[in-house]
Amino acid sequence: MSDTPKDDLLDIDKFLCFSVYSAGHAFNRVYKPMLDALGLTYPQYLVMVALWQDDNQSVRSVGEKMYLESSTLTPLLKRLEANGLVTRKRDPKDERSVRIGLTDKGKELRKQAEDVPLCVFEATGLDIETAKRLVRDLRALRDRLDGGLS
Amino acid sequence: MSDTPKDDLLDIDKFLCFSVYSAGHAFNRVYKPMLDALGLTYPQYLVMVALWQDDNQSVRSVGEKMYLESSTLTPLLKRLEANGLVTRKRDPKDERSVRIGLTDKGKELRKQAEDVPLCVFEATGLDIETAKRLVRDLRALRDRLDGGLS
DNA sequence: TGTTATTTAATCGCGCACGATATAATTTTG
DNA sequence: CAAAATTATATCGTGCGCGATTAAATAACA
Repeated sequence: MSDTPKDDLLDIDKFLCFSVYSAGHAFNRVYKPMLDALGLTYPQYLVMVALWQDDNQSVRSVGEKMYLESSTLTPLLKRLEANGLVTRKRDPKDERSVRIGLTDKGKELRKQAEDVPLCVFEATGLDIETAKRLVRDLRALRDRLDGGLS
Repeated sequence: MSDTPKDDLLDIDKFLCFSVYSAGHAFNRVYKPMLDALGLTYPQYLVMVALWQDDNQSVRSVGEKMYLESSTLTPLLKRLEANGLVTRKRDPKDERSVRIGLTDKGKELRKQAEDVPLCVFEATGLDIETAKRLVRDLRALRDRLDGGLS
Protein backbone atom coordinates (compact mmCIF):
# COMPACT_ATOMS: atom_id res chain seq x y z
CA MET A 1 0.00 0.00 0.00
CA SER A 2 2.75 2.45 0.86
CA ASP A 3 4.73 4.09 -1.89
CA THR A 4 8.36 3.57 -2.61
CA PRO A 5 10.67 6.58 -2.49
CA LYS A 6 10.91 6.30 -6.28
CA ASP A 7 7.19 7.02 -6.64
CA ASP A 8 7.44 10.00 -4.35
CA LEU A 9 9.83 11.64 -6.75
CA LEU A 10 7.19 11.48 -9.50
CA ASP A 11 4.01 12.41 -7.68
CA ILE A 12 3.57 16.16 -7.59
CA ASP A 13 1.16 15.93 -4.69
CA LYS A 14 3.89 14.30 -2.60
CA PHE A 15 6.35 17.12 -3.10
CA LEU A 16 6.83 18.98 0.13
CA CYS A 17 7.33 22.20 -1.80
CA PHE A 18 4.02 21.69 -3.54
CA SER A 19 2.09 21.03 -0.36
CA VAL A 20 3.49 24.29 1.03
CA TYR A 21 2.75 26.08 -2.25
CA SER A 22 -0.85 24.92 -2.47
CA ALA A 23 -1.54 25.40 1.24
CA GLY A 24 -0.36 28.98 0.84
CA HIS A 25 -2.85 29.57 -1.96
CA ALA A 26 -5.58 27.94 0.10
CA PHE A 27 -4.88 30.33 2.98
CA ASN A 28 -5.11 33.21 0.54
CA ARG A 29 -8.55 32.03 -0.59
CA VAL A 30 -9.82 31.72 2.99
CA TYR A 31 -8.53 35.14 4.00
CA LYS A 32 -9.77 36.94 0.90
CA PRO A 33 -13.45 37.48 1.76
CA MET A 34 -12.58 38.61 5.29
CA LEU A 35 -9.81 40.94 4.10
CA ASP A 36 -11.92 42.32 1.26
CA ALA A 37 -14.23 43.66 3.95
CA LEU A 38 -11.24 45.44 5.50
CA GLY A 39 -9.91 46.69 2.18
CA LEU A 40 -6.69 44.73 2.52
CA THR A 41 -4.93 42.10 0.46
CA TYR A 42 -3.34 39.10 2.15
CA PRO A 43 0.25 40.41 2.04
CA GLN A 44 -1.00 43.84 3.12
CA TYR A 45 -2.74 42.23 6.08
CA LEU A 46 0.46 40.46 7.11
CA VAL A 47 2.38 43.74 6.92
CA MET A 48 -0.33 45.44 9.02
CA VAL A 49 -0.03 42.66 11.62
CA ALA A 50 3.73 43.30 11.75
CA LEU A 51 3.02 47.02 12.23
CA TRP A 52 0.37 46.44 14.89
CA GLN A 53 3.01 44.43 16.66
CA ASP A 54 5.66 47.17 16.30
CA ASP A 55 4.69 50.60 15.08
CA ASN A 56 7.11 52.96 13.36
CA GLN A 57 9.44 50.32 11.95
CA SER A 58 11.79 50.99 9.07
CA VAL A 59 11.13 49.41 5.70
CA ARG A 60 14.20 47.33 6.30
CA SER A 61 12.83 45.99 9.57
CA VAL A 62 9.47 45.10 8.01
CA GLY A 63 11.34 43.40 5.20
CA GLU A 64 13.38 41.29 7.58
CA LYS A 65 10.29 40.15 9.46
CA MET A 66 8.33 39.37 6.32
CA TYR A 67 11.28 38.03 4.29
CA LEU A 68 10.44 40.49 1.53
CA GLU A 69 12.59 42.81 -0.58
CA SER A 70 12.17 46.57 -0.83
CA SER A 71 11.08 46.03 -4.43
CA THR A 72 8.02 44.25 -3.04
CA LEU A 73 7.45 46.40 0.03
CA THR A 74 7.83 49.89 -1.39
CA PRO A 75 4.82 49.64 -3.73
CA LEU A 76 2.79 47.71 -1.14
CA LEU A 77 3.47 50.34 1.52
CA LYS A 78 2.62 53.11 -0.93
CA ARG A 79 -0.76 51.45 -1.46
CA LEU A 80 -1.30 51.26 2.30
CA GLU A 81 -0.33 54.93 2.46
CA ALA A 82 -2.74 55.78 -0.37
CA ASN A 83 -5.46 54.02 1.61
CA GLY A 84 -4.64 56.18 4.62
CA LEU A 85 -3.46 53.33 6.85
CA VAL A 86 0.21 54.23 7.23
CA THR A 87 2.61 57.15 6.85
CA ARG A 88 6.05 56.97 5.25
CA LYS A 89 8.63 59.37 6.67
CA ARG A 90 12.39 59.58 6.30
CA ASP A 91 14.12 58.98 9.60
CA PRO A 92 15.77 62.29 10.66
CA LYS A 93 18.54 60.31 12.39
CA ASP A 94 19.32 58.41 9.19
CA GLU A 95 17.87 59.83 6.05
CA ARG A 96 18.41 56.53 4.24
CA SER A 97 15.67 54.88 6.31
CA VAL A 98 11.95 55.31 5.80
CA ARG A 99 9.85 54.77 8.92
CA ILE A 100 6.38 53.33 8.54
CA GLY A 101 3.89 54.68 11.07
CA LEU A 102 0.29 53.67 11.65
CA THR A 103 -2.31 56.40 11.15
CA ASP A 104 -5.37 56.56 13.38
CA LYS A 105 -7.24 54.73 10.64
CA GLY A 106 -4.52 52.09 10.59
CA LYS A 107 -4.81 51.65 14.34
CA GLU A 108 -8.60 51.51 14.13
CA LEU A 109 -8.39 48.72 11.59
CA ARG A 110 -6.76 46.51 14.17
CA LYS A 111 -9.98 46.33 16.13
CA GLN A 112 -11.99 45.51 13.05
CA ALA A 113 -9.49 42.76 12.20
CA GLU A 114 -9.22 41.24 15.65
CA ASP A 115 -11.47 38.26 14.99
CA VAL A 116 -9.80 37.34 11.70
CA PRO A 117 -7.15 35.04 13.21
CA LEU A 118 -9.72 33.01 15.14
CA CYS A 119 -11.97 32.67 12.08
CA VAL A 120 -9.05 31.41 10.03
CA PHE A 121 -7.89 29.09 12.78
CA GLU A 122 -11.35 27.54 12.86
CA ALA A 123 -11.27 27.10 9.10
CA THR A 124 -8.07 25.08 9.45
CA GLY A 125 -9.90 22.51 11.57
CA LEU A 126 -6.72 21.99 13.57
CA ASP A 127 -6.37 21.67 17.31
CA ILE A 128 -4.01 24.11 18.98
CA GLU A 129 -1.24 21.61 19.59
CA THR A 130 -1.13 20.44 15.97
CA ALA A 131 -1.15 24.04 14.76
CA LYS A 132 1.73 24.95 17.06
CA ARG A 133 3.71 21.93 15.94
CA LEU A 134 3.15 22.87 12.30
CA VAL A 135 4.26 26.45 12.92
CA ARG A 136 7.39 25.21 14.65
CA ASP A 137 8.20 22.72 11.90
CA LEU A 138 7.60 25.22 9.12
CA ARG A 139 9.68 27.93 10.76
CA ALA A 140 12.52 25.48 11.20
CA LEU A 141 12.11 24.42 7.58
CA ARG A 142 12.15 28.01 6.36
CA ASP A 143 15.25 28.82 8.38
CA ARG A 144 17.01 25.75 7.02
CA LEU A 145 16.08 26.62 3.46
CA ASP A 146 17.22 30.20 3.95
CA GLY A 147 20.67 28.94 4.86
CA GLY A 148 20.28 28.90 8.61
CA LEU A 149 23.69 30.48 8.97
CA SER A 150 22.59 33.49 10.96
CA MET B 1 8.67 30.80 29.24
CA SER B 2 5.81 29.62 27.05
CA ASP B 3 3.51 32.19 25.49
CA THR B 4 -0.11 32.66 26.30
CA PRO B 5 -2.65 32.28 23.46
CA LYS B 6 -3.11 36.07 23.65
CA ASP B 7 0.47 36.63 22.59
CA ASP B 8 0.10 34.22 19.71
CA LEU B 9 -2.54 36.45 18.17
CA LEU B 10 -0.09 39.35 18.05
CA ASP B 11 3.11 37.69 16.92
CA ILE B 12 3.26 37.50 13.16
CA ASP B 13 5.84 34.75 13.31
CA LYS B 14 3.37 32.56 15.18
CA PHE B 15 0.68 32.81 12.53
CA LEU B 16 0.30 29.49 10.79
CA CYS B 17 -0.56 31.29 7.56
CA PHE B 18 2.68 33.25 7.80
CA SER B 19 4.85 30.23 8.42
CA VAL B 20 3.34 28.64 5.30
CA TYR B 21 3.72 31.91 3.37
CA SER B 22 7.36 32.40 4.28
CA ALA B 23 8.28 28.74 3.85
CA GLY B 24 6.84 28.96 0.34
CA HIS B 25 9.10 31.90 -0.49
CA ALA B 26 12.05 30.07 1.02
CA PHE B 27 11.41 27.07 -1.26
CA ASN B 28 11.28 29.43 -4.20
CA ARG B 29 14.69 30.83 -3.28
CA VAL B 30 16.23 27.35 -2.98
CA TYR B 31 14.78 26.16 -6.27
CA LYS B 32 15.67 29.28 -8.22
CA PRO B 33 19.36 28.65 -9.00
CA MET B 34 18.67 25.03 -9.99
CA LEU B 35 15.68 25.97 -12.14
CA ASP B 36 17.48 28.89 -13.74
CA ALA B 37 19.89 26.33 -15.16
CA LEU B 38 16.89 24.54 -16.70
CA GLY B 39 15.28 27.73 -17.94
CA LEU B 40 12.21 27.23 -15.76
CA THR B 41 10.49 29.25 -13.09
CA TYR B 42 9.23 27.55 -9.93
CA PRO B 43 5.55 27.38 -11.02
CA GLN B 44 6.64 26.27 -14.49
CA TYR B 45 8.69 23.49 -12.91
CA LEU B 46 5.70 22.30 -10.90
CA VAL B 47 3.56 22.25 -14.05
CA MET B 48 6.28 20.29 -15.86
CA VAL B 49 6.34 17.76 -13.02
CA ALA B 50 2.58 17.36 -13.40
CA LEU B 51 3.06 16.82 -17.13
CA TRP B 52 5.93 14.36 -16.69
CA GLN B 53 3.57 12.47 -14.46
CA ASP B 54 0.71 12.58 -17.01
CA ASP B 55 1.38 13.75 -20.54
CA ASN B 56 -1.31 15.23 -22.77
CA GLN B 57 -3.56 16.56 -20.02
CA SER B 58 -6.13 19.26 -20.61
CA VAL B 59 -5.58 22.71 -19.16
CA ARG B 60 -8.48 21.99 -16.86
CA SER B 61 -6.80 18.85 -15.52
CA VAL B 62 -3.52 20.65 -14.90
CA GLY B 63 -5.46 23.40 -13.17
CA GLU B 64 -7.19 20.96 -10.85
CA LYS B 65 -3.92 19.32 -9.88
CA MET B 66 -2.15 22.62 -9.32
CA TYR B 67 -5.12 24.51 -7.84
CA LEU B 68 -4.63 27.22 -10.44
CA GLU B 69 -7.06 29.11 -12.66
CA SER B 70 -6.90 29.27 -16.43
CA SER B 71 -6.02 32.95 -16.08
CA THR B 72 -2.79 31.82 -14.46
CA LEU B 73 -2.14 28.73 -16.55
CA THR B 74 -2.83 30.01 -20.05
CA PRO B 75 0.02 32.55 -20.07
CA LEU B 76 2.34 30.16 -18.20
CA LEU B 77 1.67 27.37 -20.71
CA LYS B 78 2.18 29.78 -23.59
CA ARG B 79 5.59 30.60 -22.18
CA LEU B 80 6.41 26.89 -21.93
CA GLU B 81 5.22 26.54 -25.54
CA ALA B 82 7.35 29.51 -26.61
CA ASN B 83 10.32 27.76 -24.98
CA GLY B 84 9.57 24.63 -27.00
CA LEU B 85 8.75 22.42 -24.03
CA VAL B 86 5.05 21.76 -24.68
CA THR B 87 2.45 21.89 -27.43
CA ARG B 88 -1.09 23.27 -27.06
CA LYS B 89 -3.68 21.60 -29.27
CA ARG B 90 -7.46 21.74 -29.25
CA ASP B 91 -8.94 18.36 -28.44
CA PRO B 92 -10.73 17.09 -31.59
CA LYS B 93 -13.24 15.26 -29.40
CA ASP B 94 -14.11 18.47 -27.56
CA GLU B 95 -12.94 21.66 -29.16
CA ARG B 96 -13.37 23.53 -25.88
CA SER B 97 -10.43 21.68 -24.35
CA VAL B 98 -6.79 22.39 -25.00
CA ARG B 99 -4.46 19.44 -24.51
CA ILE B 100 -0.93 20.07 -23.32
CA GLY B 101 1.62 17.69 -24.76
CA LEU B 102 5.31 17.36 -23.98
CA THR B 103 7.69 17.95 -26.87
CA ASP B 104 10.89 15.93 -27.20
CA LYS B 105 12.67 18.85 -25.57
CA GLY B 106 10.12 18.80 -22.76
CA LYS B 107 10.73 15.08 -22.23
CA GLU B 108 14.47 15.57 -22.36
CA LEU B 109 14.25 18.18 -19.64
CA ARG B 110 12.96 15.56 -17.25
CA LYS B 111 16.33 13.83 -17.22
CA GLN B 112 18.16 17.07 -16.63
CA ALA B 113 15.80 17.82 -13.75
CA GLU B 114 15.87 14.44 -12.11
CA ASP B 115 18.25 15.32 -9.30
CA VAL B 116 16.43 18.51 -8.35
CA PRO B 117 14.04 16.89 -5.84
CA LEU B 118 16.86 15.22 -3.94
CA CYS B 119 18.91 18.43 -3.84
CA VAL B 120 15.95 20.31 -2.43
CA PHE B 121 15.15 17.56 0.03
CA GLU B 122 18.69 17.74 1.33
CA ALA B 123 18.37 21.52 1.67
CA THR B 124 15.37 21.02 3.93
CA GLY B 125 17.50 19.10 6.41
CA LEU B 126 14.51 16.90 7.21
CA ASP B 127 14.44 13.18 7.68
CA ILE B 128 12.04 11.27 5.44
CA GLU B 129 9.50 10.56 8.14
CA THR B 130 9.21 14.20 9.21
CA ALA B 131 8.92 15.29 5.60
CA LYS B 132 6.16 12.77 4.95
CA ARG B 133 4.29 13.86 8.04
CA LEU B 134 4.55 17.50 6.97
CA VAL B 135 3.25 16.69 3.50
CA ARG B 136 0.32 14.80 5.00
CA ASP B 137 -0.51 17.57 7.46
CA LEU B 138 -0.27 20.30 4.84
CA ARG B 139 -2.40 18.43 2.33
CA ALA B 140 -5.04 17.89 5.00
CA LEU B 141 -4.82 21.56 5.91
CA ARG B 142 -5.18 22.66 2.29
CA ASP B 143 -8.18 20.41 1.76
CA ARG B 144 -9.80 21.76 4.91
CA LEU B 145 -9.20 25.35 3.87
CA ASP B 146 -10.52 24.66 0.40
CA GLY B 147 -13.80 23.58 1.92
CA GLY B 148 -13.13 19.89 2.11
CA LEU B 149 -16.61 19.23 0.73
CA SER B 150 -15.53 17.26 -2.30
C1' DT C 1 40.37 65.26 4.96
C1' DG C 2 38.44 63.04 0.90
C1' DT C 3 37.78 58.89 -1.35
C1' DT C 4 35.86 54.42 -1.21
C1' DA C 5 32.63 51.08 0.50
C1' DT C 6 28.34 50.01 2.53
C1' DT C 7 23.60 50.64 3.55
C1' DT C 8 18.77 51.87 2.48
C1' DA C 9 14.98 52.68 -0.57
C1' DA C 10 13.21 53.18 -4.93
C1' DT C 11 12.59 51.85 -9.87
C1' DC C 12 12.07 48.71 -13.73
C1' DG C 13 10.98 44.41 -16.09
C1' DC C 14 9.17 39.88 -15.87
C1' DG C 15 6.27 36.30 -14.26
C1' DC C 16 2.82 34.54 -11.31
C1' DA C 17 -2.14 34.54 -9.23
C1' DC C 18 -6.75 35.73 -9.16
C1' DG C 19 -11.47 37.85 -10.08
C1' DA C 20 -14.33 39.48 -13.64
C1' DT C 21 -15.50 39.07 -18.09
C1' DA C 22 -15.69 37.30 -22.91
C1' DT C 23 -16.09 33.78 -26.42
C1' DA C 24 -16.82 29.62 -28.37
C1' DA C 25 -18.17 24.75 -28.05
C1' DT C 26 -21.08 21.43 -25.98
C1' DT C 27 -24.98 19.80 -23.33
C1' DT C 28 -29.50 20.23 -21.60
C1' DT C 29 -34.31 21.48 -22.05
C1' DG C 30 -38.53 22.58 -23.93
C1' DC D 1 -34.75 21.14 -33.62
C1' DA D 2 -33.83 25.72 -31.23
C1' DA D 3 -33.13 28.34 -26.96
C1' DA D 4 -30.92 28.24 -22.64
C1' DA D 5 -27.55 26.64 -19.53
C1' DT D 6 -23.09 24.82 -18.81
C1' DT D 7 -18.20 24.09 -19.72
C1' DA D 8 -13.36 25.22 -21.24
C1' DT D 9 -10.24 28.42 -22.32
C1' DA D 10 -8.67 33.12 -23.07
C1' DT D 11 -8.25 38.16 -21.95
C1' DC D 12 -7.77 42.11 -18.95
C1' DG D 13 -6.64 44.71 -14.79
C1' DT D 14 -4.57 44.73 -10.17
C1' DG D 15 -1.29 43.35 -6.92
C1' DC D 16 2.44 40.68 -5.34
C1' DG D 17 7.54 38.98 -5.52
C1' DC D 18 12.11 39.10 -6.99
C1' DG D 19 16.60 40.23 -9.45
C1' DA D 20 19.16 43.92 -11.32
C1' DT D 21 20.06 48.53 -11.21
C1' DT D 22 20.11 53.28 -9.47
C1' DA D 23 20.53 57.08 -6.21
C1' DA D 24 21.30 59.07 -1.99
C1' DA D 25 23.00 58.97 2.71
C1' DT D 26 26.17 57.21 5.92
C1' DA D 27 30.27 54.75 7.48
C1' DA D 28 35.01 53.32 7.00
C1' DC D 29 39.47 54.30 6.19
C1' DA D 30 43.88 55.83 3.95
